[in-house]
Amino acid sequence: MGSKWSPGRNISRIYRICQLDLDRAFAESGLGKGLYLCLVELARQEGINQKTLAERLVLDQASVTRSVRRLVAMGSVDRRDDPEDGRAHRLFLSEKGRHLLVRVRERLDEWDSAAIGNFSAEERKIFAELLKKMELNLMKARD
Amino acid sequence: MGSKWSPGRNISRIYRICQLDLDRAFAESGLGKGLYLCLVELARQEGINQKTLAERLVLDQASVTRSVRRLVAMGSVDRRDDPEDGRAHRLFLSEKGRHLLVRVRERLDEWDSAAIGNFSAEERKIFAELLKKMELNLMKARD
DNA sequence: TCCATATACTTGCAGGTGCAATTATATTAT
DNA sequence: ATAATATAATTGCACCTGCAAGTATATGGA
Repeated sequence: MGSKWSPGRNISRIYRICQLDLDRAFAESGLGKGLYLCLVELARQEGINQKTLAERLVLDQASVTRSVRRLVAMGSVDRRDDPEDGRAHRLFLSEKGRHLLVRVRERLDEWDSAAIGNFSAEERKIFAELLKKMELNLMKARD
Repeated sequence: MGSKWSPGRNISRIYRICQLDLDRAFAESGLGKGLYLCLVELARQEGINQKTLAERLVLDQASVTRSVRRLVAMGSVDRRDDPEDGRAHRLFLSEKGRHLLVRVRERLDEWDSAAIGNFSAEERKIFAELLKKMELNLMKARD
């Protein structure tokens, strides 16, 4: 009867399939590995700082520093000093970034379609709940 | 009402939490990043070759080459020429590898516990089905 | 005020990863 | 048999990542 099912095994494979597809797709647009993560997360809350962005993405701050630097260099993100905290910087999408975001979101939507396009509304609802529950469990377990 | 829910967002975050935890945990045992993946997958089918191992893990062959080389160097994996194919090599766990595997599996089980320990049997069943369905969709979409 | 500690960010470093090109062996077509 | 193509594995390269250490600013206590 084989080994017991493990969610980690499934999820890690799904993640790597996803990363391969998306990294390849976005590389053509000049968006290096993982840059689209920052772009999309930033779009969810403009004015956010790098620390918070790193937390949201569960990435190292150093990594976010470098990604943001590249996004700024390519003109997709504006980085302004935080008037209330001399250490921090607030991040905003530029016009260029907003255009790029449209294309990125289209691509991500395509990916979601491929992934769960044949799920019923009920299945999606349950799946979303279970994934969120799992993530919450893990966040709690991290201390 | 915020953005539409996306499974990719959840899954990529869950994956990175997992990788952080496990990589840190196994680094103490001398198992560098991702080595435990090869070890566990190999244990599921001994005698497998590197190409197949890479496919199962959705990793690049080059990456598997290097991981296997390290596992062999640390004495956890035996690598024998495939008698039926001069290009290929068959991989087996050594005694040392088998002992290591026990500890690795304990750790992975702990992680699964933290992740879905509070899921009911019914929830686990549904979750497993949905994840498998999703993975299958993605594999099909890869062409 | 002044000092200790905490925080946001950056940088150096040691890996790990995918891709492209290479090598050695298999397989297939002629 | 032989040449063309395919496959398993390897290597070089560019790049990303996390960790640890460092810098600049904030915050809190004596």
